[in-house]
Amino acid sequence: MADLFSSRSDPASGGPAHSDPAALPATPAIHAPRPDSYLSGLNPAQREAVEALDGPVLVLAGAGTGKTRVLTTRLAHLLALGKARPWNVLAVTFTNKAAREMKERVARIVGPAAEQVWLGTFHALAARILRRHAEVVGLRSNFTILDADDQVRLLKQVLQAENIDDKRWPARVVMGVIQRWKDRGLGPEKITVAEAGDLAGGRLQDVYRQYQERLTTQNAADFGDLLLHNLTLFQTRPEILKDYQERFRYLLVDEYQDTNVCQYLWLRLLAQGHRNICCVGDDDQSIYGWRGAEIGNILKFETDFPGAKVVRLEQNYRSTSRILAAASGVIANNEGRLGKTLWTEGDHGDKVVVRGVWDGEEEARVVCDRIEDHQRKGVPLNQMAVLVRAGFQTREFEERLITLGVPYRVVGGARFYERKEVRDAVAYLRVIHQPDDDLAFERIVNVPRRGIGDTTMRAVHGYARTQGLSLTRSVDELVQTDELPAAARRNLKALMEAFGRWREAARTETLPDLARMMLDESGYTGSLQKDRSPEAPGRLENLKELVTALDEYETLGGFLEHISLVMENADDPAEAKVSLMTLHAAKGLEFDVVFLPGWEEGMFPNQRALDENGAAGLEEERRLAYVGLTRARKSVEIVFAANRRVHGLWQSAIPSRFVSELPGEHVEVVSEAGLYGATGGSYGGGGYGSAAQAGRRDGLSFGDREDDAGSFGAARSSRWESAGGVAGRGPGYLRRGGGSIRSRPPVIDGEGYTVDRSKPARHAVGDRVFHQKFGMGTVQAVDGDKLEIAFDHAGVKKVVDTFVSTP
DNA sequence: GCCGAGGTTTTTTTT
DNA sequence: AAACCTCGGC
Repeated sequence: MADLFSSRSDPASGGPAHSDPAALPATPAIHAPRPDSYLSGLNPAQREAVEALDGPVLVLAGAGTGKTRVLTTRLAHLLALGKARPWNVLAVTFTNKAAREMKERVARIVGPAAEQVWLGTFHALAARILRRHAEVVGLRSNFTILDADDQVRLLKQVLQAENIDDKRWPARVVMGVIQRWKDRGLGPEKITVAEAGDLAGGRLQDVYRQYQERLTTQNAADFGDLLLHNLTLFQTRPEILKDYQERFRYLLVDEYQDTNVCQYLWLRLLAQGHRNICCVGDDDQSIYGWRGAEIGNILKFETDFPGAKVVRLEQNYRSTSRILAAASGVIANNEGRLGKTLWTEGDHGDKVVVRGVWDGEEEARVVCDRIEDHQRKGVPLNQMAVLVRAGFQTREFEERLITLGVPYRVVGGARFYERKEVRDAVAYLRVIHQPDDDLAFERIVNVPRRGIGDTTMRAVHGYARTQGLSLTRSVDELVQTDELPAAARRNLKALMEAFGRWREAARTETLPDLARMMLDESGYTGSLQKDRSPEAPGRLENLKELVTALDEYETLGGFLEHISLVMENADDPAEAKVSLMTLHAAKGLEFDVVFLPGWEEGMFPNQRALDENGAAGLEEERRLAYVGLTRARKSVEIVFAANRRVHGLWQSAIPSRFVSELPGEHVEVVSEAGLYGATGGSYGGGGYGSAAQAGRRDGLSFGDREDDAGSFGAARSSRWESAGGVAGRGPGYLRRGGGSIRSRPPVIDGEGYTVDRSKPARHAVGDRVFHQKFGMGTVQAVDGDKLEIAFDHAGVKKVVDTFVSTP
């Protein structure tokens, strides 16, 4: 078997200081602080979670209850008591950030010994194990880890070869299917007919198998493979498994609610040795079902690990009691929870603000104004965040913040390593490091242009296929023959020789020197210098940055491992900037002030989540709302817009059902002065329901949300307010009192609408009119003050006459 | 083999 | 509205 104790000679173990502690001759020093020095600040539940070291433990940690503190203290406690050596502890997180934070905090208690703990993300740890035993699953230890883009490109090739209609079965969709199989721990051989069923005529199992074969030929693994190959490794080589089982005397798992089946199986195998596994999580924050996370893992923990001790952390140290009440009110609508009751000794704080606005632009304007208000009152910008459902929503906020000159950061946005020029450079490095990396080779074989076009590559592909070789190897052989035209042959030969030189340099030069040499000799730098396009200088800058970044790594393998597993933005969180990010990206973070825009049906809850996953999808969306609300320490503002442009078309929307789930007594509904008249306090007691009825009574049904942008916009007319329209969606619309009375769910049809026929119509059928938002149009029908207008570029809309003018 | 015009699709969330 | 892709002409 592979030697577990020889990672220092493992060619793949490069990178920043991760030598195997077991190989060290001496025990690293553990400061052994007295337990009361770090236990004293814990509350009883936290302390219980820290001190229950042996046997299975589930810590149900509500948002803001000191979860990270418990995890790190527990780990430190294990080491301080000498229950385990650092390398006998496996601590798993989901994000690199969480891993880093835990490592830092443990180090603060026990010193440098923290470095020796097996601490990292599932994927990083699985990769570390897999590199030591790669040959067991048919890989070599320098295998490449493919990113999402590479995966899809490779799969596309398989689908093309199989002649599968890429319109009906786009590579991205098929990739999703395969990934979900992998998430469940299913290799191609385990896909049953029932499973693959009618997917692409039952051919997906074959596609999956071929995809895996190509990965192996390329000496590559995708994200899912890291875990899946681990399972294969453990199942086929019990003695290797046994070694790890004995090694890991204590397991610590963060965010357990987000584990998928494959990760669960991995954990279970490893935990079978000493049976000391502690999982920390919050079922109410399970938001990754769409990528295979199995909330059932946390729900059935006690069955999986009999005799498990369950500790609940319910005292919240983060948010005001009103914020907690709001979050609890929303999440209480979910079924199948383990159930926790968050409480705080802190203040009530301000009510949660719910604000209705006209459209996305106003939403951005109002939120950014509020950001400036808070800033004037002394809240630092880095204590404010705008949390959105989907990435594209940040755009309008960015534009507005730029206009105002307010510094911001988009967390998880376009990442450095995803830029084209950086990916190109990385592809060169990948080919240098791992010649069989076909995807990387293909990417750069003709970048910059060197006269190796499709025709040539088709020939190379053909050869590679028939000989079962990688592209590089095929080229190596082909240039020795007369198969290719002289020019192509010459060009390929030159490229191969260059790679030979660079591989040599990789052994002898520093990484930055290697990169500089490679970028120069390949002509990449030259082509950018010649490039007169406006982006070119920035690209050269990015490449410089890449060269600088390389300085941090000892080996090429270490660097490549880093960029495939640790892709993240290097941005100083202490800088005074407002954060814009998705709700998913916000998990685990906290801010004084949180804005939650886009709370409209369809947007949030996201329509696709509802369509694809029904009730379960809705519950996950609701958990997302819970996550969003609980990020805030002091202040939350929820915003919904009546109209929004989607794919360039205007669409109207109604407030999210989650708005109606907020407990009324902790919520304040506000609107801009004069816009909805809400400031006048004329909340109709009838609330939403009666407004809808009023609309129907008038015989109007502006129900088609797809193209009816006018409905809520009519709120600007004063008549609307008195009819209890949007303003009526104030507290009356919200749940009252203790929450026993539930308001009606928002209806899609029969938007609340009133028509004023008391005034003479200002427009006639056939009039040409102008509308601020929709431009020019022709009046098709007139009903009191409501017009139906066929706009030249925005389709047919119903709008209120005060919104249009005669040009 | 290169480039532009025109058409199509996009936007859910990510290790 | 913008990014992406495909196809046809050079």
